[in-house]
Amino acid sequence: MQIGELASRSGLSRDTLRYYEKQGLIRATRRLNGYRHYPEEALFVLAYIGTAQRLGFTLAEISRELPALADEGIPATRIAEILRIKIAALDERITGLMALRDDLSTRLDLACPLVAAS
Amino acid sequence: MQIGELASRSGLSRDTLRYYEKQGLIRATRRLNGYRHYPEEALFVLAYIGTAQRLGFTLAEISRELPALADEGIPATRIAEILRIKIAALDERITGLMALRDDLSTRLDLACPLVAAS
DNA sequence: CTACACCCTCGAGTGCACTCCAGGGTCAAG
DNA sequence: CTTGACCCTGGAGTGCACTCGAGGGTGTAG
Repeated sequence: MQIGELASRSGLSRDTLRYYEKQGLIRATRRLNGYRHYPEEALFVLAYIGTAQRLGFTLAEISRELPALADEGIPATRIAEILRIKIAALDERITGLMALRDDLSTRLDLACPLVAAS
Repeated sequence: MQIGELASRSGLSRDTLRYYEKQGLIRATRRLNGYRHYPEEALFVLAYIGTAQRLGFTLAEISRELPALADEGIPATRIAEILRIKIAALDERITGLMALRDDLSTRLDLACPLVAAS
């Protein structure tokens, strides 16, 4: 797959993909003419990056953890470990949001919602 | 409360508070010497802004909805309505994160986690 | 009166994550 | 051999959310 197809299938711009490559987030092999070539897995990696970003990680943080996913020849156990870490981050995030939700919900029942419930 | 105290109690910098004021997110009355004066409620408004930011809203988006919270003399029912909207946004966010969590969790059980489960 | 911790404005600078542009190469179709 | 849809690089520009600095005023304590 070349960059235009990956762009349209991922919903990102060609510029963004080239930017991600410069930041070390994704990798592409090159054809003889210099064109980038991406494997199907690139789509998963991009989805993963999107998830991590939504969780509040910067691209720099993501790229520190990502090489194991982008490289080939890494054992599945290592990938599983990374996914487990990501799941734990999600759980933490969800817990925090639910706490905020409950806080707001409690305020709803107060006469004056703006006063800190402490 | 003047700006230094609000800064240390909210964990934000004085510069950030002045920036938020310029963006129309918070309001301060002025003393005769020109110093800003904040009511206790400012702390709740700042917590609210932080929540909204974590939900992915930009400051511009937040400021469009916030005046009702920052102004005085607004009926509690209006405030309650805003809180309900915020709670709905939180619910949506939580649902999305849980879906991602489940997706990653499913991948954990696959032989090759990088292949899209589609 | 001096020191020191506050406060003020205005404008410039920073880091992040893109986004755009100029100038140019590649390649299949007609 | 031209047209049009692709692709390349390098560098500048954008918008957001701060962050800092210069230059200066305020107010209490010794």
